[in-house]
Amino acid sequence: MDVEHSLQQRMDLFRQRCLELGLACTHQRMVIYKALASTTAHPTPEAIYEQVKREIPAISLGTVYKNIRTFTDAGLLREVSVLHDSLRLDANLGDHHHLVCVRCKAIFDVPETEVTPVQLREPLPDGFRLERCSVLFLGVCAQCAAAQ
Amino acid sequence: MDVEHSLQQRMDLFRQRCLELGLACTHQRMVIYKALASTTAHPTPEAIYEQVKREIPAISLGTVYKNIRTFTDAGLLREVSVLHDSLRLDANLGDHHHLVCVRCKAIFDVPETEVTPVQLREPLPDGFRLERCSVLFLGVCAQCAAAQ
DNA sequence: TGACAAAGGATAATTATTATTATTCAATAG
DNA sequence: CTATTGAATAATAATAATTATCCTTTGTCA
Repeated sequence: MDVEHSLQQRMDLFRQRCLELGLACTHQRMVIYKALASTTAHPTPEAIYEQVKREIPAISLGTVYKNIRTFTDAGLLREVSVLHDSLRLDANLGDHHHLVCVRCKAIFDVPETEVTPVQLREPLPDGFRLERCSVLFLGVCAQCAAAQ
Repeated sequence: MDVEHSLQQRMDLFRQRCLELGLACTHQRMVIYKALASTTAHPTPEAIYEQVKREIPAISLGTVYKNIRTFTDAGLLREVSVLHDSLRLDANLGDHHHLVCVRCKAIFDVPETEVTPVQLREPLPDGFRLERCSVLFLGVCAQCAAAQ
């Protein structure tokens, strides 16, 4: 079970992880991370930029992108939009799920019958109309693993 | 249980659905759909364009994009990369899942405890190193539903 | 404190996608 | 079977998202 951490605690943890990783604890990085840690809305780089600008008006969008990349590479941050690079299409309208290589972005089908049924135990937020459920199994494919 | 259809059958079905929907059965559309229906690799628009060009060298990339949009709007095709518009980030590294509005792309957290455990009944393809599993519950949020 | 590597800011370049417009084609009314 | 018309296509311009480059500034550690 996860323990709830205050924002202050999570900032301290972040600073510590940066030290461990040899990443400089710059003011910009702290503010960028704070913007991310303060919300559950899963913001875009642009939205983070807007938020950070309130505190550091001179920040550049490139710095935000660069640090997002640095943080995700270091495992300090995660990408919700795993397949966001480009539109990926599916002519198979039947229920099924997907296996995705996070390196090369290859997508393989996983028949629905191979996955235990996914069910929500709690009701959804008021008025949300659920249409379907898509499971992504994320990892590294054999080829990419072989190539280090 | 889904019945397996031959490519020919799926092309016939597609032509019929186009007629029903009032969509012109152009040569370009047939070839674009064939490219999609012939693979399970979930290609990008660019990849489809390259494939279609073999048969119709004069095809334009815009036509491919436009028809992909037409097909997905009509429900003839599905987008695997639901959140591909822009990078979306998550500072919460604990296990959890997401509820996504397919209209406005709002993302809400779903604690792991609210979802039945997801398990694969069959082994993964040789050498695939599974890292994690992400469930996307897709639908329309209250606000977007209210706005038609 | 000072040297040096790392990071930031400005901006150019690239990639992915959408919009615009003139031309061509598919559907169907006669 | 042909003429008409609205939809679809091709070419191209425009925009949005992201990455790379280059030079300046700032942390870090001796």
